[in-house]
This record gives sequence, structure tokens and C-alpha cells, in this order.
Amino acid sequence: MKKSVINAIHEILQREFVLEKPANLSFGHYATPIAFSLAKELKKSPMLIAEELCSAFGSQPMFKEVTAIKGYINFKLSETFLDTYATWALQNEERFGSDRQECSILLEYVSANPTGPLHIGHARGAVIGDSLYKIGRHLGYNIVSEYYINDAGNQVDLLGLSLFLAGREHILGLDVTWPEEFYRGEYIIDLAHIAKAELGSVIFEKEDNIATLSVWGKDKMLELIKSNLADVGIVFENFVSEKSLYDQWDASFQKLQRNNKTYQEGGKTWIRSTELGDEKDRVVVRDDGRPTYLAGDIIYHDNKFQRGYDQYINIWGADHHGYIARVKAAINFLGYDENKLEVILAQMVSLLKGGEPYKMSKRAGNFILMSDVVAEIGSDALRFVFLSKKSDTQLEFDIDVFKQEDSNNPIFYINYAHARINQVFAKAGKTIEDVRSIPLVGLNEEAQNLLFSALLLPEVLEDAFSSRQVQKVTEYLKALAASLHKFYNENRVVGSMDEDKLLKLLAMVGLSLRVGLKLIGIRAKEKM
RNA sequence: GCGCUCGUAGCUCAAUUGGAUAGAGCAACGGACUUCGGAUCCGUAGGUUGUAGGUUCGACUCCUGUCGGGCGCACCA
Repeated sequence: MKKSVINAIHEILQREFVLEKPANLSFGHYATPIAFSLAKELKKSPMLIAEELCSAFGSQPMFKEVTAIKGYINFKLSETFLDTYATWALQNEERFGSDRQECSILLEYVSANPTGPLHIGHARGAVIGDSLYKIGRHLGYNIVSEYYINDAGNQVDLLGLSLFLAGREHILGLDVTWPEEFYRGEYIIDLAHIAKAELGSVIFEKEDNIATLSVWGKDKMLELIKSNLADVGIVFENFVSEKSLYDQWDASFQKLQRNNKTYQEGGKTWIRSTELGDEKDRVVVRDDGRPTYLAGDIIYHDNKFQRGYDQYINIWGADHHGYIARVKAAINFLGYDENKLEVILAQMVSLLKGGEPYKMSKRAGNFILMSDVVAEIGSDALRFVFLSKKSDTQLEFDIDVFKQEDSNNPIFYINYAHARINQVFAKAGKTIEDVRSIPLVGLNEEAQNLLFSALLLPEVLEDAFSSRQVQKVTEYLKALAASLHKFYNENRVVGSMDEDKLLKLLAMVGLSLRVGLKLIGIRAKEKM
């Protein structure tokens, strides 16, 4: 809708302009402040310019009126235009708002180490990533979701060792001395018991078996992570194993060398990341020949960029922000455009329950497990909270709020709006097909405004996606639900003179609610 | 100490990315049912956008200083 409006206006004005929504809908559906930016150039007052530009719009089928108010040019869309659009939307059903885009995007998120279950911090990045993915898909981007598995390096060895020691202590009943660093939490002990069942308790007898336990444990943990994700409706297309990439190290390393971006010092190999704003140069190969974590990420990003996407998005925990500079430097050194990589940081989350800090789970080893929170408030609520806030602010939420079934709980509120619409149709004994082609003309102002709000879904999605701010979708859904409830309270549908028209209007609202919810991973309720 | 980031109503968060009178929900108070399910709606109150400057037609948004919170500052991942 916005696109066609922009095109129509562009045809008249013949120049670039910003199209926005007026603060007050009574001014119009859209507005542009273009007269302000022209004021200097033309040496005239914005009000005058606005009025002159207005008169350039003769009578257009798209606009009911074009007015100049305080320097803004306001556009009011015609009923027929809105009706045509709504009819089209209702024919498209769940595909309303979908489009085609040329751009291909690789979206990487979660990528939690396969050494333990997902905790609540992972959940935020997970649902934001998944919703961006779903919205992007809907909008027609060629977007692919990917999970990078850190299955090489110390932490996997540490997992094996932790399992080994846990098995010796809890299964073989031996005394063990725990090292300073190991994975704690009851999930390790649970996992040791599973290891006993699958591999036999002999596995805990010889230290030689630690390597076997590492690999076995890592696979088990990955399964657990996948099932944690599936519980909130997240399924990845790609999994890329860090370990499997090391074959390509030589190739990546040679690229860096050729560009003279590495050097040897103290028996180690360094990368010149300071050249591109990093705080210091970084070691990529240690003096014993083992590559560092950064080496893995260099290969991984080399691998990503070889696949030739137009854009790359990584969602990382905010504690990794210091890492951005060196990865971007590496991408540049490999000969790619590092600006194609965009990193979204997901900030910390703290949970409350009844106003008190949420108790950490012993099972998790001082982390709050994502699965515990899902068990308590459900996937929909979990998703909704995290999607309602900008990712870059720290957030605090009380899970008790999401157990309430009233207007405190926004999902409930939105679902109720959707269910209400179904209820009205049921009461009227009609279906969407019955009213789809009824022309929406002669509606009162409230009805027209509601219709317009419902038709905004595609541009909200586009805006949310391109700014990577999914909270715009939840905000929109809350506002649309509120408009629906208000309308419902003030206007009787069933039995009214305009019954069919109003039913079509409600169908349109229901469609936008349903599609919007679907794209943030929540299924709209037909009945409460 | 350095770097990144955040600071908006009592609380949790928005604000069309520089636009018109900074908005929602909760909490508080007052209203609306012989109802298409009141699981809803309407109203009142609540703000010097941490703070001091600057940039311009116009600043919550950009710049500088400052105060406060968070996170980093590994050859761990």
C-alpha cells in the first residue's frame, strides 16, 4: 500500500521525499514534510510551498484529498482504493503482505556451545532471530538460518572431562578431585547416567575414554539444544560444525598472508586487526600450533562469504560486542566487504517472579534454563516478551505477569481480539467468503480508521525487518487489537444495516492479527 | 583506566530512524453490562526525555562534556 502511494506521489512531485504517518490520523493517512526541506532552496515559507504542491495533485482516484497543514502535506486515501486493497488482501489470505525481494541473506543466531542446555540469555537471541527469519521469508527475502556449532576447542574437551569425573564420582562411587574449571549443574550428572546406559559404565574407567565422552556428550547436548529450540518453534536450516571447517584453514590463512595481514612473533601467528580499529592484534595460531577461537571464526566467515550472500546477519549476546571489530577486520583481510556483515547484539535478561529475582536452577549450574521458563509460561509468552523490546536494551520481566489471563497479558489481549472476530462471524452465521467482495464504502470514520490500521501490516513488517526491530510488530499487534476492542464496544455488527461491510472489515483485522502473530511464531487462537 | 552500550510517567516499555501536542500497559482514582463473551471499553491523574551545552526551520533521536547502570578489555569459547 505504502509503495503504491509513494509511486503515485513521486509521479507528481518528481523528486525524493520522506513519507510518514501523521501524528494524528484526522490529518490524513500519510504525510510528507518535504516542504520544510525545500524551504531553504526555494527561499519561501514551508506553508506556501506545501500549498503550492498540494494544488499539483488534481483529482486522483487514489486520494480522497490532499491538504497542506502547517507545512506538512497530508494525503487521505480514497475508500475505493482501500477497499480494493482489502479485497486483494482477503483473497491472498495468509500470504497477505508477502512479496518478492532480490536480496539474499544468511542469518546466524543462537550458536550456543554444545556443552549444556540453552539458558534464558540464549532465548532472547533465539526468538529475535527466528522472528526475523520468519518475517524475512514472508517478505520474500532469500533468507537462510544457520547455527554455528563450536564443537572444537577446550570447551568440548572440558565437557568430556566433566562427564568422565561425574561418572566416576556418581556412578562408580570413586573419590575424584575436580579441577578448577569444569561444567557443573545436574545436567552433567544426568548425562553421565545416560552415558552409562548407552556406553556402559566401563566408559568411566579409563582416562583414554575422555575423548569418546567429549564427542558423545557434544552430540547429546546438541540434540537437547535442538529440542529446546523446537519447543519454542525454532528449526534451523543449516548447522555448521566448527571442527569440520579446519580443513579449510590453509586456504583462509593463505588469503590473509597474501594480503600481508598476518605476521609471526614469539612463535605465534598474529593478525593485524589493529589496522581496522581493533584494540590490539590478535593471536590466531598459538605457539604450540593450535588455532585459537578466532581462527575458527575466520574460516567460518570465509566459508560464509564464499557462499555469496548479499548480506550477513549475526545475532550475538551483548557480552561479545568486543569481538565485532576483529571479525570484521578479518573479513576485510580475506578480501570481502565487511560491511555486508551486520551484528545484532542481544542484551542481558533478568527475570523476576512475583517481584523477586527468579531463583536460579541448580540443575542448570547457576543459569536459568530456557526450558524451565517455557514450562512455566509457555512458548508464546516467552516469545512475546522478548520480541516486545528492542534487543539492545537490558530487560527485566516478571514471569507471573504472563500467567495472568487479562489485559496485563498482551498475548491474551491480542488473542482475544482474534477470537472475538470469529465469534462475531459465528453469531452472524457467515464466512469470510460471503463478504469478501462486498464494497467497503460509506463506512463511518472509526471503521475507516480500523480498516486502514489493518492494512498497514505489510509496511510494518517491512519496517520491522529492515530496521531489525521486531518489537515494531508486537507494538502493531497490540495497537490493532486495542482498536478492534474499542470498535467492538462502540459498534454493533450483527444485525446492523452494514453487517456485511463490517464483517469484511473485521475479517481484514483478523487476517492481519493472524498473519502478524504467525510471523512472530505464535498461532492465533480461534477460541479462548 | 580504555572501549562498546543503555538512561523516557512510580514500574515495564514505545515513539514512523531528524518531524506536527513524547505514547501504551501496569499500579492509583472515577465511570460503562436486560452484552455480537465486561477476558472488554471510556475517563482522571502522572514528563524540563539523567544533566549542561552545541548543530537547525525542527532534537528523545545527531555532536561534545558530565553523572549513573550494564557489558567487555584472553593465546576461554
